[in-house]
Amino acid sequence: MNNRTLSTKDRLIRAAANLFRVHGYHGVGLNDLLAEAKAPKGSLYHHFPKGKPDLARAAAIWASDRMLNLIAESFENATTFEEGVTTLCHKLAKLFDLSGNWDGCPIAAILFEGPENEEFRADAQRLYDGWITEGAEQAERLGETPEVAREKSERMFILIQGGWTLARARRSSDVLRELPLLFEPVKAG
Amino acid sequence: MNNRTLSTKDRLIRAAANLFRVHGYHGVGLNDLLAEAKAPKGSLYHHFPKGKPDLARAAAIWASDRMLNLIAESFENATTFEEGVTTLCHKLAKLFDLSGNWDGCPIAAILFEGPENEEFRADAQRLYDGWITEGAEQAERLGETPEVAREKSERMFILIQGGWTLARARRSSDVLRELPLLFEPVKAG
DNA sequence: TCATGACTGGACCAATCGGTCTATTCCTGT
DNA sequence: ACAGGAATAGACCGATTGGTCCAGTCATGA
Repeated sequence: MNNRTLSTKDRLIRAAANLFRVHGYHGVGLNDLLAEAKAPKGSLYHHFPKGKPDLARAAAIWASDRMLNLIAESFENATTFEEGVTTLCHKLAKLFDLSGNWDGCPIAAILFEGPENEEFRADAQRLYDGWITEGAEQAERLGETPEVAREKSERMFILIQGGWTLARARRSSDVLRELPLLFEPVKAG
Repeated sequence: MNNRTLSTKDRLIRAAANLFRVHGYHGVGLNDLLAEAKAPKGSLYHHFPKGKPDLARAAAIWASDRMLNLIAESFENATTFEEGVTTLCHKLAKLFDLSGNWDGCPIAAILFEGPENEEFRADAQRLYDGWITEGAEQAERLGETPEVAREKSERMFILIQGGWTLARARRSSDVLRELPLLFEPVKAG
């Protein structure tokens, strides 16, 4: 999984992102982490002097960047915002299936269950805002007004977060795939 | 906070539900737990022979039951499903504000970041399904067909889950209060 | 009044936690 | 060739973890 040509630092970040996402911040010990990254303890504290919290923040940023790329990719060939959302949800569903049906939002797993740290929460807010801003920019590019663009992007964010939760509980990516339907109002009887 | 007339078992469950909700399953040690519940270790293993996992499952069920009550209360005097959703979201926002602006979904905090245990995930699925079923029953009572009722209830669930996540990151209950707007389609221009 | 089981209280345990420290190896510029 | 910093390797540490165990206390029914 982890390319062996990757630098130790990158291997640590990837291992952290993957393990934290599944078990949560406190659910992963340094031993698991170092074993997964095939790195000794000295390297961890060389690259991340403040230790586990430092690494966790780096992992959260890395995971967030991947999500930003996924959003951009999904909207690349879209002609409407709704089309982009549909593509994004299908991509998320595919990733969900690939990884053993357990993944929720990586940011939430890393930053919310982390230490009492206010910095962690602020990071989560900043990273989430990045997702919403990226979505809003895509919406504007596709012709929406700034207000509607932001509204639609925030709606997309909330649906994906909620969908991740339900998908995880059910161990089924179906919820994610059907998320785009929720952009439409409920049809009567 | 914990009424001292409560039985030791109930104090343990409440303490567990409260602490796990904020810090996640692995983020709470037995020491914190027992201090909060004002109970000795012997009592814990008397009431919950299998220890921490046992207690966590009991706490999740307790928290889930509170949510079921909250849903029922919210729909009690509603004349439409949308009205009930609005009341529920406002109640959740109020609770969110009361408790220090950090609470997400208690079930997710307890069961998702818990041990690798398949039972935990199955519990989460069962409890979440209870919420959705309760919402669907309320919708049917208010005149919706079974299919639409379930659809609307599942939409409500997803929105609340997503809203909790964003509210937590922003430390603001506003998201929760504005959730009912997302039942409507995005207004153009 | 005493016997019995439910419950409490806390000492104690091995294992693991996150983190420190120093010795060594590797890489790069000169 | 060699100097020197970057990076690796892992022994080691005190604190804390979840869990065990048993002596003591309590309530209740006979």
